Parts: sequence; C-alpha cells; structure tokens
Amino acid sequence: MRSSSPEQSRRKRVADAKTAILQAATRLFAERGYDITTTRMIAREAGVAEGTIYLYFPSKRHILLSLIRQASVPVVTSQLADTEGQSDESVLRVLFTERIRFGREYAPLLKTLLSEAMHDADLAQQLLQEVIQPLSALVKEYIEKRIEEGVFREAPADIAARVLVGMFWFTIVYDHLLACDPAAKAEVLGSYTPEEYAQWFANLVLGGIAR
Amino acid sequence: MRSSSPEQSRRKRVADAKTAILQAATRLFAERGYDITTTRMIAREAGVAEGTIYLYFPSKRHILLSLIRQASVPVVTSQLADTEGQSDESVLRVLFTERIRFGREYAPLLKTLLSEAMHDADLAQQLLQEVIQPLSALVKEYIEKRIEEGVFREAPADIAARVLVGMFWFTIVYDHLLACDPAAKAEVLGSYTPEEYAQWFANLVLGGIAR
Amino acid sequence: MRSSSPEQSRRKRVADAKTAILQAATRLFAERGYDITTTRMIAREAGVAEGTIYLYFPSKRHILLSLIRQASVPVVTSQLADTEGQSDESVLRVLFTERIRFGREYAPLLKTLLSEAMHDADLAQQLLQEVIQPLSALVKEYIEKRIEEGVFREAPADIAARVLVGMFWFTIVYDHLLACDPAAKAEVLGSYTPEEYAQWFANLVLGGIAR
Amino acid sequence: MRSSSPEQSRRKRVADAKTAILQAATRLFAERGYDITTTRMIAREAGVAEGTIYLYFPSKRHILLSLIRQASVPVVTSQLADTEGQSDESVLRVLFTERIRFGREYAPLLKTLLSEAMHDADLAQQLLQEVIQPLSALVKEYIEKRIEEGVFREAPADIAARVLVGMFWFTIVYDHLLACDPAAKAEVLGSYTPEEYAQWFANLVLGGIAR
DNA sequence: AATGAATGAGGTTTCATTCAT
DNA sequence: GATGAATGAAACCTCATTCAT
Repeated sequence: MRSSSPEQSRRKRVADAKTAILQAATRLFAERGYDITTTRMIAREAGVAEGTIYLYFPSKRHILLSLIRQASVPVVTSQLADTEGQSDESVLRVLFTERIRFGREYAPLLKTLLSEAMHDADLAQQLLQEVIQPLSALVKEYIEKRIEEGVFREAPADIAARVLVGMFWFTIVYDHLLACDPAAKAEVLGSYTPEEYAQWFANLVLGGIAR
Repeated sequence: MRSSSPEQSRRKRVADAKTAILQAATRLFAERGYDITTTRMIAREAGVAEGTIYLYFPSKRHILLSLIRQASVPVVTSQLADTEGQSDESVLRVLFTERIRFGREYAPLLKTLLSEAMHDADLAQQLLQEVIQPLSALVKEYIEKRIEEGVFREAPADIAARVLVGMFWFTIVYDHLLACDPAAKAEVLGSYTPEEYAQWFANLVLGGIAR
Repeated sequence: MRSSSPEQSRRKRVADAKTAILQAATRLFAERGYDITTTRMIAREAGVAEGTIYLYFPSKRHILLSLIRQASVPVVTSQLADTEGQSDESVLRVLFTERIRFGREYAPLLKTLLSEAMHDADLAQQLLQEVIQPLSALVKEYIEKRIEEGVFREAPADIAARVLVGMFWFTIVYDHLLACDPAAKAEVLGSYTPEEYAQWFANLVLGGIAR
Repeated sequence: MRSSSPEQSRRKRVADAKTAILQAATRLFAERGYDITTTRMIAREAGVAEGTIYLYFPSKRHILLSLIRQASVPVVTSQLADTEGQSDESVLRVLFTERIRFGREYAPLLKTLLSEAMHDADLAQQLLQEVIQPLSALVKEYIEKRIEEGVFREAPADIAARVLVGMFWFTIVYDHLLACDPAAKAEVLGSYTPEEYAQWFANLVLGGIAR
C-alpha cells in the first residue's frame, strides 16, 4: 500500500492538471468562443504554465476534440435511461426542464461544440456520431417502445425523435441567446416559470397543436 | 441626364463594391467561419483591395453585424406572410421543406450568424431582435389567429411558436451537420424524401405524438 | 516619363525592402548561424517590421533558399570566365587569392550555405546543382582545354576538377576557422603573405608534391 | 572482490549512461543537426530520462563540446601513424579511400562538428586545436620527412600539408552533399570505383596537374 | 542516481488595420 | 475613391532546464 503511494500521487497530479485544463477550456470556449480563447488564457485559468497544456494535448484543437468525449458520456447516460413507470408527460417535462445534472452543467459545453461544428467538418462528424446520434437513438427507442405499447400513434419513430431532439437542442441555443438580452428574456419567459414552460412543451408534443 | 450620370455611376460603383464585399463575406463566413476568414480573403473574393473594405466598414466585425440586416428582411417577409386559404398542414409542410426562397439561399448566412452569436453578446441580441423574434412573432400571430378561429386548441401561442421556430432552426443546423457526414446522412434521411419528411413533421406538430 | 514614376518608386521600394532583408539575413546567418538567427533579428537589421519579411518570403527557410540564387550567379560568372592568354599559375593564383570580387563578398554566404546543407537535404541538393556543380564544370572545361592543348598531362579532368574545387572550398572553411583562433592564425599563416600562399598553392597543384 | 563489485557496477552504469548519451547525440547531431536535435530526442535515443542528461553534462552545448574529444583521439592516431615502408602513393590512396576505421565511422561526427563550428567560435577553436591541427601536424611531419629523404621536392611542408588536409576534409563534405542527390552522385562518381578515385587523387597530388 | 512533469521565455507566423501614393 | 505595402501585436507551439519525488 505504501509502495503504491508515489505512483498514485503522480497519477493524481497528472489527472489534476489535465482536468483543470479541460475545465478551463470548457469555461472559456463557452464564454468567448474557441478561436478567441488563447492557450495563454486557458493556462492562466487552469493555473498551469502554457507549456503544460502541450504535455496533455498535442494541440489546442485536440482540447476541443477531447470535450466531445466529455459530452458523449453524460448525454448517453441521460435521464432517458430508466423511465420505467413514469408518465410520458413527466419524462418529457424532465427532459426539457433540463435542470437535473444536464442543463446547467453541460449546456455551455454542448453550445460550444455545436457552434464550432458549424465550420469544422471533423468536429461536426464526431459530434453527430458521438453525441447527437446516441441521444437520437435513445429517444427513438423510447418512442418505439411506446408505439408498441399502443400509447403513441403509428408514426415514424425516427422522425418523431428528430423533432424531440431538435427541440432539446434549440432550447439550449435559445436560452443562450436570451441570456444575452435581458429585455427579450423578460418578454419571452416573463409570464411562465420554467416548470410551466416544460409542462406546456410536453403537452404540445404529446397532444399536438391542432384541436 | 448626362449630368446625373457620373453621380449615378459613382453610386453604382460604391454599391457594387459594398455589395461585393458583403456577398464575399457571406460566402466565406458560411464556408469557413468568421474567425478563420481573413480580410484578405474577403478582398480577393470581392475583387477589391484590402484597404477598400475599410472605406465601407469600420472593422471586420461590422461586416458580420451588417449581415444581420441581410437576413432580417427575407425572414420577416417569409412565406408565412400570406397563407390565406391554405391548409395548416400545407403551410407547415412548406415551412419545413424550406425550399422557397429561404433554405438554400439563407441557411448558410443564418448558420453563420447563429454560430457566431453563441459567443458574441451584441450579435446575439441583434439576431434575437431582428431575426428570431420577428419570425417568432409571425408564427405566434398565425397560431393566435388559428386559435381564435377554433382550429387550434387553447394553448399558449408563444410557447407553441417557440416549438415551431425551434424545429425550424434545428433543421438548418442539423442539415449542416449531416452534410459533413455522408454515412450519417444516408442513415438518417435514407428512406424518406424531403417532402415526406416535411409531411410527417407537419403531421406530428399538428396531431401530437400521443394517440 | 512622369507617368511611370509612381510605379517605379514602388518597385524601387519593394526591391529595397527585399534586398535589405536578404542582406541582413546573409550577414546574420553567416555570423550566428541559421537556427540561432531569429526573424526579429533579421527585421531589425534590415530596418523593416517583422511582418514585412513575410510579404517577400513565405517562410524563414525560403530566405535561406533564396541565398543560393544569390550565390550561383557570381560563382558561375567567376574569374575563370575569361582567362585567355594568362598563365595557369596566374589563373590558379587568382582563384586562391580569392580577393577579387569573390572571397570577401561571398565567403560568408557560401560558408552559411555549406554549413546548413550539412543537415538539410533539400539545401544540399540545390547547393550542389546550382553552385558547386556549375563551378566544377567550369574548372573541368578549363582543364580539358589545357589537356587538349598538351599543357596538362592526360588525367581525368573531372577528378582533377574535384581536387581543385575541393581546395577552393576548404580555403573558405579553413579561413573561417582560423579567424576564430588568432593564435592558430598567426602560427599557420604567420610567415607567408596571402600572395605567397596562393603562389605555392598554384605551384603545388601544377607540379605535384613529388620530385 | 565482492567489495569492489558495487563500486565497479556503479562506475559501469555511470559510464553506460554517459556513453549512451554521447552515442545518441553523435548519431542525432549527425543526422539532423545540432539545433534540430532536442534533449528529449537524445534522452529517448539513449534510453535515459531527460533529466539524467543534466547529471553528466551541464548543458546541451557541453555534449557537443564533448564530442570533439571523441574525434580527436582517432584522428591523431590515424593511419598516418605508421607508414614505414609503404609507398607514398599507397599512403595517400589509403588516406582518401577513407575506409579504414575513419571515414565510415567518424565522418558523420566530423561533418557535424565542422558544420557547427561555422557559427560557434569556441567550437571552431577547439576543433582547430584538437582535431585539425594535430592532423595537419602529422601530415606536415610526414612531408618533411619525405623532403629530407629527397623524395619530395623542396616546398613549404606546411602549405603542402594544408593542401592535403583540405582535400581530405572536402572529401567528407562533398560525399555528404552527394548523398543528398542521387542523380548528381551517379553523374559525378559514375565511371570510377572508389579505389580508382583514390588512386588518381594520389597520383595528381604527387605528380601535379601539369605535364 | 534517476526520473519526467512542469516551466516560461522565446520562436515563427498571421492578420486586422493604417496610410502614403 | 482605391490601392496594397507596411506594421506590430499577439497567436500557437517548442524545448532547454529545473526540481520534487
């Protein structure tokens, strides 16, 4: 036990530095964007020297790519994982309330990745494969199960999944935009609590807009 | 007549240069992103000297801000303007087929603006005020009218509008991501024509997902 | 005439900046070596901004490659060009005295190129093709002519040329080394004037070392 | 015996590490040049940690300086040491064939030292004093002896030595350059075997170029 | 003695912007 | 008005060297 201690402490320090860099990068990329964020800023924010970054990542861009893996895990093990016994309305409400473990924590990361993927084909491909499609697949399975159970009506599960996932993503983006314009935020969200919002979302998705 | 000709030609030339710069910027920002695009690239693409850009725009960033006005006009005069006599399904189908005057032409521009707005508060605010909210307002009006007419059920029109607009935007973003990954594109879109897709979208939005 | 003036002055300024950069680079590369010399040093020495270098050369390495062309011209149009009527001894003496138009001016450049070519295959190839081989060819021609005239004995002209050219280059290198060690310089060159040196060189090459 | 064993093994290990570093440095400096070679590369090649280098050498530059001593020994104990009874032609032929213990093994090292000495006064001085001058002295002694014996004609032995040593060095440099350009190599060396080459060199040096 | 993670100064290169022509 | 050469700040990245383990 004592013999493994130095090795453990090294590994701990290593993990610390790498984690600090990733956290700093996530924060800065989200706030200011990938291109504007400099390696110097990341280093300062992470509390390490600039050169240290390059012990753990071969280039600035590899930090960005690493963030995808950070996002893919929580997305895939999302709250859709075990919904046994919950009502659909409750499941959807939770998905859009996006407060539990997800929104607050991962929205900045997802926002960054989505934004950068707009002009980086590699990133787009990875984001699609490792984050968006796994989530779509989960949603699709959920819908298929419900169709089989006769609760949802016969419609293409993949298209329905796309509708839902689309709304989920847009919620992240739209919330961000609103955060930049307090007046608009008040006007748009003013009269509803987030829970009411989520409730209506779920209601509309389930029941449709038409009478 | 002759006397006005030099003045006209001057104005024409001025308009030409400014327009050329804006078009070049739109194209390049959309393809490669704002940060990666250099003023030199814009100048070359526009067929003017680098210095000429600064006769029309105080800085590179002002070119980007100018693009918003380019986007706001067509958005506001969108296909929702006169839908008198069309069925809801047809209206929505058209909105998502996004073929008429809109998708092909403005998607790259909107994509760029959306992406940059993720880390530029000013831009976010303007995009919200001049592009997104006007569109939301139009959709909301449409929904309110339908509710009054008893065709849509009693639900908050603003939230419903947000659902629709969200799906609209996500379509642009998702299509872009898919364009970067041919395999995924085939898998996701493979079995449906764009029209079928739009049809199902409209159907789900109107009728809801639940039986 | 007046109309061409601005264009001329531009071209003049352009030529000035490029020439200044090349001269500064030659000086600094020779004194401190290619790797140690920084673009900042070159810019300061040339009296231009660091960025200006990149208007004329795509990279620092291209400055070095450009120097080869600077060297190839004077080498090829060297003093071997017209030796009609001079005695062989006189021709060789002049070659090794290397004072006329050559040594002082081009030795630092050749020294730099030779040194860098030791670990840069591209440079080595170009140096060989554009500087060393042309000079060898000239010397070889000269020797062949002399053999035909019955003045030189029947020996492979190419090997003889290599002997001569080798001694020529080594003179440059050895002189540089001696310049770094005043004591050695005194010991080696002490008792001979440069002219006597050159005289004996010529004599030994022509007559051989053996009795 | 047993008591001296740990001390021996320590010395052995020390020698091992130091030797490994020097060998690695020699190899890398020769292949890629001093500036391009990093301490990390040396450490990896030598099979030690980067920090270990600094237990044996105060700085990277001191490794280079140490290499001179590696070169000086074999140079001074070169094949000129005992030539009793051999013909001059044979001695010279051997010197230029540079096959015996010399060329293959030390050419890369000498090449590197020569190249770096072009812009490092300290190194130049040491190279001169410890490698070049000892060799020159040996050659000079040899020539003086021959002059005394009446075999060589009355000429300044030091200048003649310089001619010979110059050709020797240039052979190393020129061979390196040719190795970078296969086409040129074929053209230059094509029709002669190395032995023929060496034979003619010796012949020309002894007999002179003139009839 | 040996390690290798950490450092941070400094290198090359880019690019928005200015200004003399 | 139009040009494009010139600028220089600042970006990303490297690497000789140090030092806690």
